[in-house]
Amino acid sequence: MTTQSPRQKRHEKSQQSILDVAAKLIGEHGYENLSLREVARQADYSPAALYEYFKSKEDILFALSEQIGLQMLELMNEAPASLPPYERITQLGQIYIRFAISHPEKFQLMNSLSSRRRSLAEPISATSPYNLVLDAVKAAIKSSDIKLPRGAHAEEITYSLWAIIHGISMLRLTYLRDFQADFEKIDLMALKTFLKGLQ
Amino acid sequence: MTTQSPRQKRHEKSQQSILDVAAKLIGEHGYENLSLREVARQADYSPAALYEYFKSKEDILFALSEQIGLQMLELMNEAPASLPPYERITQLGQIYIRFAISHPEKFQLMNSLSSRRRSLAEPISATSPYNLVLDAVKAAIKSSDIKLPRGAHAEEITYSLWAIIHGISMLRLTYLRDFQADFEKIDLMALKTFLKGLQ
DNA sequence: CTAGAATGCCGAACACTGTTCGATAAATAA
DNA sequence: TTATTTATCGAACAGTGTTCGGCATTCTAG
Repeated sequence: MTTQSPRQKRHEKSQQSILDVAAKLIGEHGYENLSLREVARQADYSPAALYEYFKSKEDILFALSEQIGLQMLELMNEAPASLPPYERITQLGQIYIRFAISHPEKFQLMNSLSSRRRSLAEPISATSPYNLVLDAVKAAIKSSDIKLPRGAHAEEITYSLWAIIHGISMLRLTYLRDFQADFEKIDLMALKTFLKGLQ
Repeated sequence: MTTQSPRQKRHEKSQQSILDVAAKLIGEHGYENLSLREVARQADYSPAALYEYFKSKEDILFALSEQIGLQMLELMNEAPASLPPYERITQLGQIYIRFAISHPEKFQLMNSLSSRRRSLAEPISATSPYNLVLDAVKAAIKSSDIKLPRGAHAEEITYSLWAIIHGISMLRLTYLRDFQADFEKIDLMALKTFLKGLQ
């Protein structure tokens, strides 16, 4: 645990207050229309002052998307670990999708950035939404809820599951934004169908 | 067939030449960094002149994304209709994914716009990539390659399939951009596993 | 407690951006 | 030929992200 001087504390507080304003504005106008000058205005700074806390606009968006990732993780962690692996997997998926639907701007921001960052730096933190699913898949394999196709490992299954979950979220945010249908049901069916294919 | 005056013809040619430059620039710098002024420069127009052909930057992007959709459709139409429905579905998926991988900028543009347009206007053209899959699914149902879960119709299956295909494309473009793996194989497995769940 | 350094913050400027307006030249229509 | 539509541009507007120089404030060493 790194102890912090009062100065560092203030610094982080200012940082966070800037991020909060940015998050609010993104929720209102989408992340593509975020204006640093507007952030500065509402956070009571001059535009230049922001650069004391973030080295660029991209940097602000990155910081924000990191926090969003954490929110997502918290939500997914609420899925009881006690569930049978099979159920747990579908639950994780549904939580992910629900988050995407109810916070579309956040979700889109998160995804439009993971494109660039990941490549260079960190190898996806060990406690990430993705790894949560991976663990559930491993458990399902161990308990024989899932039978691996030949040549496949837990990683490939997780990748596929992730694609479905992610794909559904995207679809519902874009092409199907104002379609009327019982998506909760359909999405569940999609997940279950895939899992059924693994038996 | 609407006949066109020489004027209209010239007009459309100019339009297309502008789109071509825009497409080229997008391929080089991504669609988020497209500058109208740069387009104008390379297309030998003043910035203002572009507004004779498109009413806004968004409009240019829309026009472009429409053309990209057509390219995609052409590619997918090359999948022989004679294939058994089951095979045909996986082929369509693979073509879609391959297109996404080999033209990431185009693919991303196409998707970031379908978010807004569709909702208000056209009910997804009858000859669209999506409908190609829908037809293949219907054929698969008729030939009993696919058995519908109770309560499900061809639409729901197609929606799920589309989510997988779309999700895989997205994943590979973002999170997994420089991972090394035999994705062609894994993707095929994902599709087949889902289809297997429908038997 | 004081001198020097680091930090916080701002105004002004730079080099862009998309878009509109008014004017001018060219092509078409009457 | 005249009138009208189309093509084109230069200049300007309002906005953007970012950098720089300078002034206060706050911390840190001596």
